[in-house]
Amino acid sequence: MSETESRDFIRQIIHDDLESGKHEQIVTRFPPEPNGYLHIGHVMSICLNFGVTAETGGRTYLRFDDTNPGKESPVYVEAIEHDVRWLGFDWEDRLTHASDYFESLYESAVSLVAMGSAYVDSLSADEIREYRGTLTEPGKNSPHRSRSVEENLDLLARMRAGEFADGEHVLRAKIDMSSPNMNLRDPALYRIRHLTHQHTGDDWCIYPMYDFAHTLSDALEHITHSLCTLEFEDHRPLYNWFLDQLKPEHRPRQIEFSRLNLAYAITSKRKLNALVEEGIVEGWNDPRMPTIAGMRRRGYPAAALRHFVTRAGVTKKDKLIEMGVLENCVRENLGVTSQRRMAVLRPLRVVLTNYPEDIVEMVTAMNHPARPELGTRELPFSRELWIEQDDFMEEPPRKFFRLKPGGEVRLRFGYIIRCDDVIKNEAGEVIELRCSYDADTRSGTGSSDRKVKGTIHWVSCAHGVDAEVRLYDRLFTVAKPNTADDFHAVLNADSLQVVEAKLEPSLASMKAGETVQFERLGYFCIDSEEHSGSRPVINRIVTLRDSWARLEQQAMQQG
RNA sequence: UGGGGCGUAGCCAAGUGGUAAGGCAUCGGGUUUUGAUCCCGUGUACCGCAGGUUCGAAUCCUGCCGCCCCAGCCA
Repeated sequence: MSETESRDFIRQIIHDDLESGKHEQIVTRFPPEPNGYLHIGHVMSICLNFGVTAETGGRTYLRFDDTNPGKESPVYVEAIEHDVRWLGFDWEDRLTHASDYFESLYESAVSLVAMGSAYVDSLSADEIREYRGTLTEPGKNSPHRSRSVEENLDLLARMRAGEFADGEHVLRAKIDMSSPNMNLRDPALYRIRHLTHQHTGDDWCIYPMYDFAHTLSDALEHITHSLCTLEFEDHRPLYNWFLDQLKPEHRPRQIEFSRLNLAYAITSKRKLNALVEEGIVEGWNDPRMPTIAGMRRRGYPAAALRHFVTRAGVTKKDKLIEMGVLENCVRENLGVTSQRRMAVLRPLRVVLTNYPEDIVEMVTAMNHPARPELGTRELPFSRELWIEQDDFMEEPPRKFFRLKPGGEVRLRFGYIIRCDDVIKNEAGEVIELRCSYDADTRSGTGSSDRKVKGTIHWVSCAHGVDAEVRLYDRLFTVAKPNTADDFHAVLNADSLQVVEAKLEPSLASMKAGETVQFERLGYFCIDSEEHSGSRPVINRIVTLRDSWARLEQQAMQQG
């Protein structure tokens, strides 16, 4: 089966549930906590949850899991909504919050207490930890575990009423302190937090814990398949315990899949935050960040991200996906959608000694070699041109078919030129090339069908537009930066290079967010934050595949 | 030394007892005024290891090994 036809194990389950009539319609949810920005790992979950319902005519909720007011903020709520929408998904009227259900959740807690399945504990956090035991030793019961239902009901009501300070009491499920599954050792259900909540304000001073709130929210929304990552597999017995105890009419099934890890990147919210706080990157939307906001600003198309997670697949196996897979998805998408332009990143002046000084010719350039319907544009060609420094070598290795002393090369859409002289500065650096052009070789004229091996790009000096171009590279030097003792030690010092580039004049009118291919260099997009008409700022999204660079690298490695 | 999960080519991943799909990468070759794109070709994967069942096992059984997760009043 090809990647588009394959049915992963979750889609298989869903397919079976539909076919057997267990469910008529699939309902899922994407439940982020609004305590940070979404990253590439979330893209996977978003595409899965919204994808399976889009494919089967189901519904998906965007639900904010906002049960911890100390860490959450409306700025994240807004950013998350923007990111999900940008990725191409629509929750229609199904935008909810776990906090929308606080009253109902509280009633469930009261029920649990009433049936003797939960109790108010007055041990301190430290004591609770001690009583919990360890991975190999069972825990022991809290002395408060045997409180009467009446006392528990009274205490819980007073917790809600605000009679106690933070940490004084906690509501716990009464399950099994000796369970080998730590999640079942009387997990906390509610804690006291005298804090203003980003969505419910000061309505509450007790807040439900994740397991309790999440399970019941799923049930209340009639979620059929609650899809989450592998680390929650141990929580499933607790998830089911809540459902058993409270016997909801709608019983969601939790299914776990493995996270998507990207090589050379980090997806820990804490570490991502550190990168921002320490000024290592410029913000959550720094184009080097693996956040959705960062990738969007970098110029990665949403469709490429969706394609990427499809390629990665849905399984339970730990995966570390190569950066190249993501980059290829981006190239594939941009390759067909982006118009071609010319720009020189590291300019080297070329003077065509036999070209008239006062003439400017207009040459015609295709906007896309495979899509003639995208038309052409006219480029000014004159006596002095910028070419890429890399496109000239004084002492080239074999198979270098760009410019070299005495050698010929074609200027894209222009003429064939020959390098006659190399001008250097006092330091011995090449600062200018004196070349001659062959007037019979103008592109498209057909007056000469001479062939030369190389074609290079160029920009007319008199017409070029100055721009700041930002060249990005991976943020880390190792494939698994998350396993480093200190991620600072594996930061890539060269993750950002800024160059002063020369652009063909047509680029001057581009608007923020627009994407083009600079021929022979890569895909670039106009920065959405810092670009201005008078000062173009451009991001390199990804380079073109470069088999010459690969050869050079191999040659280097072989000495 | 407790519990839960996972182990198919460099990276992903199909496969659910009948003799190993596909994608990406790699390496060849062709086309090409982007060393891009496109096109063609290219991999002996001892299916983690060792036993066993079977005419036949990646698929079933047993034992072992390796990796990941769990001891928040975080999610």
